[in-house]
Amino acid sequence: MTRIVIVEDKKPIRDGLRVLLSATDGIECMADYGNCEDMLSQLEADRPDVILMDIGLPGMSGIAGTREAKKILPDTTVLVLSVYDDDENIFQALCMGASGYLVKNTPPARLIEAIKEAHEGGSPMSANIARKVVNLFRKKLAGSVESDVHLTERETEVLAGLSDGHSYISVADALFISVDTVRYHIRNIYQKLEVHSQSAAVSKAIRKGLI
Amino acid sequence: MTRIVIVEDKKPIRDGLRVLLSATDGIECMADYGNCEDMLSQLEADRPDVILMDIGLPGMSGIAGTREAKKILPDTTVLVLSVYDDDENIFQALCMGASGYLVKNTPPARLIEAIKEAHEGGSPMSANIARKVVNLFRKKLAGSVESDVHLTERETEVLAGLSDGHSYISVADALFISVDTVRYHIRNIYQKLEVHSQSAAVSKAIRKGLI
DNA sequence: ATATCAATCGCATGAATATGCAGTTTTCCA
DNA sequence: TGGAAAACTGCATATTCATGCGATTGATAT
Repeated sequence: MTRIVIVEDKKPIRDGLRVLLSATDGIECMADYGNCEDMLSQLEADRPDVILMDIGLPGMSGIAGTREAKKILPDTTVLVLSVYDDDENIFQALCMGASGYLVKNTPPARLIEAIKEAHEGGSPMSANIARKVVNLFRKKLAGSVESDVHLTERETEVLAGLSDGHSYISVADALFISVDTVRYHIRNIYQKLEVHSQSAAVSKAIRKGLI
Repeated sequence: MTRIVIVEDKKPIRDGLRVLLSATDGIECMADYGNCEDMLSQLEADRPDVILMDIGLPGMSGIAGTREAKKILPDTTVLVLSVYDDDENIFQALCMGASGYLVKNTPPARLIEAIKEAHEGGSPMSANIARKVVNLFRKKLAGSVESDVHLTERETEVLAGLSDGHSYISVADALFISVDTVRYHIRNIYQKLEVHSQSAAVSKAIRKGLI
């Protein structure tokens, strides 16, 4: 049995969802809410397995609502059901803890399937949403791979130290080497990354996924 | 009609897939290969819409094969079909251009559905793969949101300049302000980010998604 | 209307960095 | 066993940074 709650401001839609889902075997609809604030206040009483969450809501958005809900019940699964399918909303919702994302014209059968899938550890997404997630993934994390440059272990340690705010001296102390050796590594790092300053090195290295 | 090719080293599996997919309406199986090299050499002749790609292959891996295939035919869609479901393989495959990822015990009906979905612009993923992708997404990109600290526009410009390797003087020139004003902004940036060096500031800012 | 914030500019100085040149040791593979 | 790669050390110095203190201006908010 999957316990769910619904957060959706438009009453006809909310009622429709409630009727549909209440009538479904294996799903128990604990409650439905028109906004996040009400849902959050009852969250610990409802203890849903899955929260069916709209994005465009009066007051707190579904994005923020997702974040807050995960704070209160980290084990609950948020499944976004939204008309918005732009990168920014998808990105934000997933980063805030949503585990699935469906567009609103999802057929009832698929919705039911998705709720069960979400509860069982999947991440149901509408086809075009999934593609967008994959593309976002690639776009944001590109360069993390195939970076033609490779830093040695020591170089990585040194650079990581700098990016943590350490000076040459404190890096040297931490690695039990002399300051001149730190300098030596830095030179090599600069050559490899083709830069001439710490900031540029740190920036490039992070963007390439080297540190 | 969806044109596909199969890349899978184990012949029984490859033959099984070929038989299954050849018999499916709407799918035309152009060829099947035991390794990426052969597939790549025939890619322009086959012109598949979807490449069904194994990961663990003799010679070039499916990951590298995906990258090469996308170089030759950028519009082709790669659908990974692998026994591996670890973060690293998923991550690499998606970054190299795969648009879908299924585990090998996927039932035939789902596989067929996935091929069509992939061809139509979706990104079919097995349930647990999808969840892993979402979690990876969050893990790698977390902090890009909710960063309690906010840099002003000017501060962002200054910090971006530094991360690009510019000195105070060149940043000042670029922004038509004096070096002392650059210093002023840097101070404020350091305070907000609670750091005392460029490297730490750049590092924190990037990880928080501020620049 | 006054307070707050962002942005601008200036000066000063000890501390840290970038980079040139010149070596030795360790490790690991062919 | 010889040779490349990585790691290590040293010294010198012009340049750049980090941060102390002080001041003015415009805009926005209360």
